Amino acid sequence: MRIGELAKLTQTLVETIRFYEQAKVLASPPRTAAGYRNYGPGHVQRLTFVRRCRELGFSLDEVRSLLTIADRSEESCETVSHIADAHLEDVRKKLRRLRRLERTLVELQQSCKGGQIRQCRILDSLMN
Amino acid sequence: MRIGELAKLTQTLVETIRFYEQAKVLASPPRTAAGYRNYGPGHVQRLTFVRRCRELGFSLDEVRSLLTIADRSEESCETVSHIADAHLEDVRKKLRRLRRLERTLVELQQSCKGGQIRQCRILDSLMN
DNA sequence: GTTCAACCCTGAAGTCACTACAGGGTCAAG
DNA sequence: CTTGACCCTGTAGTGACTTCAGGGTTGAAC
Repeated sequence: MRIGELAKLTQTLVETIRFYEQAKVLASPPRTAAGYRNYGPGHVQRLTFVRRCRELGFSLDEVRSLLTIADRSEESCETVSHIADAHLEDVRKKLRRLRRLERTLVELQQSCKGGQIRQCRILDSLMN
Repeated sequence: MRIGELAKLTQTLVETIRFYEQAKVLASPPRTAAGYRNYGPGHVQRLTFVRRCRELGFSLDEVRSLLTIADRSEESCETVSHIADAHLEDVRKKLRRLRRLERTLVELQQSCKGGQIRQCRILDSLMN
């Protein structure tokens, strides 16, 4: 398949796919006579993996090392698990703060119904 | 206080503080005779706010408008309510995304109990 | 059988939010 | 009066893309 179809299948911009090839997280595919990239199902899998990793907050460097770990499959997955653990902690911290901000914004909205905001709580919720 | 102390208090790099000033999310402080930036407690508060917002994934543009909400808390809600509403929607979108991410990371963790890659489902679950 | 949009190519530049110099000035302690 | 920690400006580098300029290819319609 051509790059446009791969892009559609993986919800990725064509430009991003070319960027990933340059960044060496996606192998260079063979080319057609006209020089068009010609992808197979293996590329879909690999790109999906990269996209999922990115969504989870892994850097391209981490993705590269995850890919090599995956290739040398006799190694322990403790490394992988550890990285995920660090991300989980970070995600939970963000969740706590966001929930607080949501509550504050709702309060702000409700106090708006009176016509004037007596006391802004946004600063408080984020500063203390 | 000087920039180094502000940096320590807010866990921010000195360079980032100067960058924020240039990016207009942090007001230019007065200077000493020698040209050193001279910060007060208000700056600590505001910088903390900016840092928290950034941690939550708000862009500097969004931070700027959040600050406007905070600053105009005495004004009529008509002008402010709309912005607050947009931010609430944004916060909820981020919350949904983060909750999904948390769930996925927990699943990944549980599928790996310190075994070997062959038995580890982390990489599998990212691939398919 | 040409024309046309939709697709593809490369290489370079732009973006965002920092981060890291280079090359210098200031200040308090010893 | 020197030393080292701190501060200044301005510029360049980073990561992960995104956009743009300037072209070539494909295939279907006229």
